[in-house]
Amino acid sequence: MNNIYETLNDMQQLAVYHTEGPLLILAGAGSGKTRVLTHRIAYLIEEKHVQPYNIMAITFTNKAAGEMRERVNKIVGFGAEQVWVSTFHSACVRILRRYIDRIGYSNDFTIYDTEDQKKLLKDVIKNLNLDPKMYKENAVLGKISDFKNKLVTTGEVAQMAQSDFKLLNLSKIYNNYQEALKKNNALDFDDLIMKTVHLFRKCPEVLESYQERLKYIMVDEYQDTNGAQFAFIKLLASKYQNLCVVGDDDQSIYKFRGADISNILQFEKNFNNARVVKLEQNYRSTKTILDAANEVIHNNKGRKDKTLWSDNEQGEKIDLYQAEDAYAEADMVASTIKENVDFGRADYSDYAILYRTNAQSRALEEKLLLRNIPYKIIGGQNFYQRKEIKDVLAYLRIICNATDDIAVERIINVPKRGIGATTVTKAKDFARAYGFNLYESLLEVENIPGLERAATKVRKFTDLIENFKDQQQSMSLKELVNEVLNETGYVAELAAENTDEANGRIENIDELITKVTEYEENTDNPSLAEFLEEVALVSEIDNLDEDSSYVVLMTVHSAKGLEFPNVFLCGMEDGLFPGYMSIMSDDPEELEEERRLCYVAITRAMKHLTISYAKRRMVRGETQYNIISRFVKEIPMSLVNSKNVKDRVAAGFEKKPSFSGFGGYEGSLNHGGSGYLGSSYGGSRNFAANEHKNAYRTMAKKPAYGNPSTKPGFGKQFVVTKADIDYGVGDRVHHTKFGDGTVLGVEDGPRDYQVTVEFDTAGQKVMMASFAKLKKL
DNA sequence: TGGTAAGTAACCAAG
DNA sequence: TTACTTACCA
Repeated sequence: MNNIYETLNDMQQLAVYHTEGPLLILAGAGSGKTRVLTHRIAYLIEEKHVQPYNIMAITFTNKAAGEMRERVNKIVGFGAEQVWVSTFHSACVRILRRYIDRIGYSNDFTIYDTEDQKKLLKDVIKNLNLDPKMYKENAVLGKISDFKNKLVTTGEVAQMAQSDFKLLNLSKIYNNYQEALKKNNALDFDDLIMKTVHLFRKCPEVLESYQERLKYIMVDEYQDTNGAQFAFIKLLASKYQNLCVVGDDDQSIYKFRGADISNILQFEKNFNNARVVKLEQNYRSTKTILDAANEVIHNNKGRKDKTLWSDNEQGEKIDLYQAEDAYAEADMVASTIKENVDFGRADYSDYAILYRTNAQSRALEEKLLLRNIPYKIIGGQNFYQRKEIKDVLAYLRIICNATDDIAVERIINVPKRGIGATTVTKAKDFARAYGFNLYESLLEVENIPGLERAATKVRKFTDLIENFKDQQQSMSLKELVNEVLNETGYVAELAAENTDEANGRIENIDELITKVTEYEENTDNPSLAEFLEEVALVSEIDNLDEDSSYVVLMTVHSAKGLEFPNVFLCGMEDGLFPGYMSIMSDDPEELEEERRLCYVAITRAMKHLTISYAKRRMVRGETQYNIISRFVKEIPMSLVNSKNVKDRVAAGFEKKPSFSGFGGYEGSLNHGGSGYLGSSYGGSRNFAANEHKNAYRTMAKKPAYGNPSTKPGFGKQFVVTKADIDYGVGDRVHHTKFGDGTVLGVEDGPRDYQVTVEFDTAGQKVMMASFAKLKKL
């Protein structure tokens, strides 16, 4: 037997070798579960001679799927690309594209995101003559999502409602919302799962074909699956029962969006003869960090008891930092990172800044910008949710699926063509009266009463769209997008504005064109529909590139599954983390979920953790005074180093209470000193820090609009674009800071080229091509 | 119809 | 603080 499996510990091996029948792997944070999964796949293929085609692995994000695929490829080599690695959503879309017509939908359906859902829902509520104050979109959408995640149908809600007035109305809304989706030939995110389950239930032959194909199924992050996902898995696995799920009940943090922790807690009940393997050895963090995490999570009542342990070194204490306000906190973070990088103790990519809410990123961003620290914010607004991108995509959506009313309404008057709200309302009323789609009724404008005057304008619009549809066949996607941009005058309108904002939007549109081109080049049979689908399913975290030298900022939720040498955990205040709602809630489970979230946050850190909190903080325009988080108090003081940090900072503050740079404590926080430099991640990043500062200078100056530091990418399908270099060994090049030099070497890395240059004055430097922006002379 | 000013509700986490 | 809706006028 090949000995790659002997590098695994006993428990890990047990999990790998148990291939037949249900298996639950309770994998603590950092216990090497991804390694187990990839080795397990390899073992199935190599030792059990299972066809790669018969294996499915479901991950939480596209990024995780891509990484898993990469790692399996590395171990197995030939044939591994046939393993179906995907997220729940992507897997379901793929199935539905093929078979959804069997449950009465059309196979070219559109996927609606939250914004689209809201618009649709708004119309539904209005048409039912219900008070929008009583039925707020967000709340209703949440309810509908709950229903779908539990596979509750519209009919069942109506039945449940009985004489409950509010629930009865809710059931009407739900019902009409579903009908509206269907009419628009659209599915929302939750539908993707629910409809697949419906399909399986209604068409046993379809289910069986997938059961036959997917004989071995693995599910990662099982603690965060919801009822619909459970049903999906259960159906698929019911024939061969070769289901392996991996999860950690302590890391269940998505209850708010329907995750059902009982899926993991009841696994042994749901699947007979299930084998359970616990992975409790942590390979990621220092003992200090792990002890802190264990202490915190032990305060939770409803959990499977287990204690992570580690052979790693004790490591440094956790730094605890109290700041006056969010800006001071941010400045501490920025200056600490800057100092450690400047002194060569770490690379920017060794740092992650985690927080509870996205709103906290603003202050941090500001301070990082101030110090020219390259960063990337994950979360907040996705590239594909930007207005201009959604506008362009709306045109593409209509070309693809003209029944998509939401898309039509979005751009019917963008750019301005004099078709106002009243016109649209009349057209919509007409459409509703005759059972048309909005676009269909627009094609009949001349027959819509009251729209005589607007008819010419509307006709021009439909001609435009019809023209695009005709041209679509004879054009590449890229050409089509350009055609849309030109014919609509979208970019021209922005260009005329000539504001920073408008220019930022144009840049984003250029970026979209790049994406389209990349997609077209990297796909065998590119189609508009498939492109739109991929775009709909990318998540923010998919764009994270660990190999690039920048600091990442994200919520603790986004950080799930990731690890970083150094972690800053900011805003550890009661009211913020744990959040106000969870403190006030009658349900103690809410606080426990927050604690699990805190556990996730702490266990992201490998070498060093810094926790900070602010005495006062601006929330929605008013100042809040919070006390230190109860979770921080659960960490034993012996693991924490707070005194020196606090004192020096306090001293720094007395002099300069404003937000601008306090030099007071600069140089005082030297955590992560020599302690870890020699370790695995320290030595490999030997390029000088200054290059990055320089390379990012241009970036940092740009406005936050169309944030240049948030370069979006696609999920698995796309290789991260390498810098486009036009120079080679021996060429003379110019660098903005170091001047002219000669290229000594160009090394092709997985994500970027590493270029070695001998500068005439500055000496020899090694840099990443995409950052160095070298110009050939 | 479209632009502006004033008013108000909202942020907790995400595919 | 900000993003979005409502009210009013050119």
